[in-house]
Amino acid sequence: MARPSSTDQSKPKPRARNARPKIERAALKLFIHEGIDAATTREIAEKAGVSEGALYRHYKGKDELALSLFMETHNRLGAMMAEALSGDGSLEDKVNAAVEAYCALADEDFLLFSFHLVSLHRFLPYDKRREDDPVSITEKIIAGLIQEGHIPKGDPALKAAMALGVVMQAGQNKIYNRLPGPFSQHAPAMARAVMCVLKS
Amino acid sequence: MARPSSTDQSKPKPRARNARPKIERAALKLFIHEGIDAATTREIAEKAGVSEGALYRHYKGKDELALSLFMETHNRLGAMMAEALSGDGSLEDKVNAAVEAYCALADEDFLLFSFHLVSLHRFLPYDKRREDDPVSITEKIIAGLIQEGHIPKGDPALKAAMALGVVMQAGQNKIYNRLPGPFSQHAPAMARAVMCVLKS
DNA sequence: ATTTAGTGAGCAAGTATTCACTTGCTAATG
DNA sequence: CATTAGCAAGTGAATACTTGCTCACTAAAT
Repeated sequence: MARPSSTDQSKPKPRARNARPKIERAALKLFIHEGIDAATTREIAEKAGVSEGALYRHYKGKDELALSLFMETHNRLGAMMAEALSGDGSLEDKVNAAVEAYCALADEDFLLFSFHLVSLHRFLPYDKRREDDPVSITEKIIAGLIQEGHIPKGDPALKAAMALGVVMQAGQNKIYNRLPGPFSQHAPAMARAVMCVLKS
Repeated sequence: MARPSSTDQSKPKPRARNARPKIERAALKLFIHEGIDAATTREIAEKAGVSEGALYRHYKGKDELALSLFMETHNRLGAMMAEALSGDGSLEDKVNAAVEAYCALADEDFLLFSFHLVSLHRFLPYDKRREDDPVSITEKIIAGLIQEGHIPKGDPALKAAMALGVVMQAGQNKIYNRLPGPFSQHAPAMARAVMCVLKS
């Protein structure tokens, strides 16, 4: 095999370094815009400027890479929500805190955030047994609020869906470039809308 | 090649008939639950009780099949929205009509509806140039309402996203079996919530 | 010197699509 | 009424191509 030596005039094939973050960023972009299945390991490696095999030094395979990227956001999100909604503030304070936390997550790493939102329906089944997934948490809180008479009666599952829909669809439209600027700038308006939905 | 002849005693396998609708229903189920890319033509044919080649008598290929199924709902939806929102009724009447139309579509053929909602982000790019896609329509109407002073000021793109989010996320949760019964039964509550969001 | 990380040709397992052939229906013909 | 030609629809083995992943090897770091 032709190998570069000190006397070899041919290009000395530079070897990539720090492949892992490069792979992750490239994979995120392709996963978001082409879909996880359509993005090939070859494309990912090429876009990352890294060989295909490098991917397997850090992940068991493409699926584990995708799941890991999803879970990175999903776990942080769960923790942030639990914190925002705990304590004994008013309902309005909690909603404000939760919406702001979600927006902060988006602005901090928009690729990671976008991938999480876009691939929710693929990975949520992995989360079905847990009691701390965002939808179930929201449902429970709303059921409690109804029982205590803080908000009008109605199907808690429906209210949870509608409240989450306000924020999640706004996120989707941010991904589609329909909302310029940082996502956080819309947090107050979204929190107001969520409150309205809950009280409707 | 062993082929059945007039003297062949082996059972002459019955040939499928009306393959097209069978293919479409099987494809919808697989597309929704496995994803378009993950669903193979072999699976579709098998689940439809039809040979693989039959698919190509009716569609150029898998992608055209998926696009056609999406567009079937998408075009009807565009027409229904245009009708519901035209005329000179009150804002509340229009919102009610639009939400009810969407629910009716869902209840009429839930598989077709689910596929549309689940694969929106894949096919919407095909619709970007058009002026009559649901999001753009909604944005324009909201912009008009703000100018005429019917609803408070605010980013029309954000309001459109939030209003659509209320209904679309409820639809998603219906797909996940979190909302029992016909979707239409939630139309009044959703219309109320949308009104609140617009006026927030 | 040993461990860790990167390389890329090659492979096994699939995939969408094609195509020569078959089947049953419809309608025109003698 | 038979006969038959024309045709749309169904079949499934063969094809050409991709894909995720492996592995023997190499470069750098410790």
